[in-house]
Amino acid sequence: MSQHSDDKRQMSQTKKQQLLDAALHLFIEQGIQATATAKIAKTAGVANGTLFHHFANKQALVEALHLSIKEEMAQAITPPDSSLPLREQLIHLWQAAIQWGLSHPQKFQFLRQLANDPQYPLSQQHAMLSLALPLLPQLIAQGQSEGILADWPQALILNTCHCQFLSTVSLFTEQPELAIDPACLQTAFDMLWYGMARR
Amino acid sequence: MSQHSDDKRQMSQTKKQQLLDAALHLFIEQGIQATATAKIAKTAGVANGTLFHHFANKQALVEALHLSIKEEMAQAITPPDSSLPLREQLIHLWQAAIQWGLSHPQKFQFLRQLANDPQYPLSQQHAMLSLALPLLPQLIAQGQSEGILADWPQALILNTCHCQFLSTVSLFTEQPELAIDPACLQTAFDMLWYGMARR
Amino acid sequence: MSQHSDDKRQMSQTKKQQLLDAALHLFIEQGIQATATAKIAKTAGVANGTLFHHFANKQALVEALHLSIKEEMAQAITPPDSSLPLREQLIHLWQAAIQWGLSHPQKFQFLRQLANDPQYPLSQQHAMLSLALPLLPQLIAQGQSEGILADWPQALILNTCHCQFLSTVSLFTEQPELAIDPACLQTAFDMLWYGMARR
Amino acid sequence: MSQHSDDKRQMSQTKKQQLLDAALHLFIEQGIQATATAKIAKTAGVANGTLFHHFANKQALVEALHLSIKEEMAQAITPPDSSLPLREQLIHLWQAAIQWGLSHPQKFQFLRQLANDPQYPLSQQHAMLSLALPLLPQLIAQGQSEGILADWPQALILNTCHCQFLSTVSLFTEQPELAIDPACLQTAFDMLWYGMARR
DNA sequence: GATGAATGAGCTTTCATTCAT
DNA sequence: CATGAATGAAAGCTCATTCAT
Repeated sequence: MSQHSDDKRQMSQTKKQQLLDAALHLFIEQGIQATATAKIAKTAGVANGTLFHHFANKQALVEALHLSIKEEMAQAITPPDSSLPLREQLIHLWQAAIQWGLSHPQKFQFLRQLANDPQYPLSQQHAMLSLALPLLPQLIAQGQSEGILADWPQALILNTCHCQFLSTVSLFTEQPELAIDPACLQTAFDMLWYGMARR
Repeated sequence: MSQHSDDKRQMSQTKKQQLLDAALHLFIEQGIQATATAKIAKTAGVANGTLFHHFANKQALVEALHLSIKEEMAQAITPPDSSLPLREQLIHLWQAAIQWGLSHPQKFQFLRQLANDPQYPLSQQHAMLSLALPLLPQLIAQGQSEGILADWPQALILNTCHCQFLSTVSLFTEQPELAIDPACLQTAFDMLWYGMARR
Repeated sequence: MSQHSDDKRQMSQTKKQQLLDAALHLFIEQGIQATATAKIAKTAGVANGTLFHHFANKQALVEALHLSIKEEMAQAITPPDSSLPLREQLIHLWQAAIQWGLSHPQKFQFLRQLANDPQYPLSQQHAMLSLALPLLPQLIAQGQSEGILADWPQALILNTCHCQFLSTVSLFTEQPELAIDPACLQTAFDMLWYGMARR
Repeated sequence: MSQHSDDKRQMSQTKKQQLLDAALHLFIEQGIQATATAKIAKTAGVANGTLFHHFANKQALVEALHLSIKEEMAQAITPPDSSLPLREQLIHLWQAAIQWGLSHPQKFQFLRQLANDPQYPLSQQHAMLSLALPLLPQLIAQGQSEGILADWPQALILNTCHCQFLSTVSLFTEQPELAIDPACLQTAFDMLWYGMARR
């Protein structure tokens, strides 16, 4: 009986998940707007109406996908050992974030796509990084007060971190031969670090 | 008679330009896909069919707009005095590019939007910068051979330049109080420079 | 055990009644066609499929509701004392019918709605009144043969009675200050009576 | 040239009119809600999208139809000669209104259908009569002040007029043999007149 | 060139109904 | 009896594009 119940729940979860999977696939392939809900349902192998049984509308599906990916990313990036030097803590975050991006190229690109959606407020773009790395602003403030990091406006520094992160993952995803080389990954971090370190 | 002819030609050019202007406006406001051609025509104050007299289809309109903006940007960024030191030449380019972006926020954002369009190949994103700044790769190569810049893969460096450019203009457009401060603009360049300068 | 069985039967009757109640509520609020079965079930606090356990389909639910209301109305209108003068008998029916309509505004409006449904034959409209007041045609015929009522076609007179009944209840429901005044109720009857009485 | 221009205008008016005609036909046959826009377009012999070129949405089509019929009815009912006695003036209005209803049974029934639509405020029902017969309230007030009509609330009298009008046209439309007899038409008016005349 | 009515494929969403549990 | 996930036909509506004028 619990078996049955489990099967049922799993079945419905399966269809919902199939829909999310299909949506992710199609969204990054042709864009969110350009992807018809009917195509998502068809790709997921469910009926047209099933999509709207699980999600109130297309927008809700997008948001559910967004949320699930953000949570997955946040869980994948473990907080660094706070006893380490600042630079090491940042390297930990950097590598974890890059690693997640490289391991989940589609999910990463979906986040990137949403971040550039003109219908979202531009300032929300940082949310992507901030949600995944709530520690980052604190570490930067700490670095500045300790005299390790240059005393520039936080917004400027965060902006650069965010942008360097996005572009690095994109580049490495597109040119995997660079990603294989650990030195290259380190270099990308160094460009960021030396850019914001006090001289 | 030639008067008439002139009026006519000017009229048609006017309508074409009105269409481009309206399209730019609407594209950055609601996205390219989400903007109906009928709405562009209406905003431009011309008839529905007129749009398709001047542009074969919607895609052609997008491309014409893209081209015109790229050309305008390229013209606005004058080449630096090649006798200046490398750093000064880069500062010149940087400031000219940023300035153009801040002076034409809508056109800049349209380029940014296209660069993130999933239907375009990802690698084409660099085209934006490269077309506007054909000099940049040369200067970087020169800086590396002179030992001024770190010896990292060109792709990595260009990628960083591109991304720092995009995000800086976006940030300054959104928070104009930062853009007013020249030190801030300089700081943004410094983050880039110290990131890639040989230590 | 019989206890359980009773509970069960009562439960199912409860749910069936909840469905009828919810349907009545929603039907008069938004119309029959515009009311989704899912909404009825939700309002009734039962599962989607439960509705189709108790009623073969939506149409059957509508008809069950129709029938139950017609029966309730017929029971509420007691036959007049046949020894009274004709006018008094008619007043009795008139007041009982109006009273029922005012006391059950939702049920009354549902009947009114169905009576105007184009998918029902128009002539069926009289059915509402005739079913509730099977006595009316007899009384009218009697009045005519006694020379109290004008000698007009029955159809015309019945039609007028029906329509005056519907519109009076609607008016009084909408403007309750009129319904409070017993003279007003009497006036409405008088307009009907003097309209058809022999002069 | 004016020929061409006329053709064009007439053509587009034709399609718009075809849509209105088809809509009227289908609305009274199966109800407004139950009539699909696609069916209207098909019946009118135009493409699906053409309907939405002429009317913003289905509701707008309904309202346009409503308006055009109300105007047509208002124009058909000429005001009576004000020098005639009150009763004659009312007879004039009565006959004109009934006549229009009998000559345009579909249009009449559409008005009747809208008047009973639960989504419209109930009090708006009188609007049908009032718009067509703006003179009626004045004449009734005049009749009351002259002591010809009984001194009952206007709402009650108007309500009765409205209802008698609707039911008479409906009955005569359904049983044309009654409508042929002018005495019958007169009788229907008499029922109304003697109902509200002062005794 | 310019117009705008017309098109019809395609979109998102709704909904009565079914059925395995 | 009761559930609610699943279905797919059909709804209202949008939109890029065409074409006669």
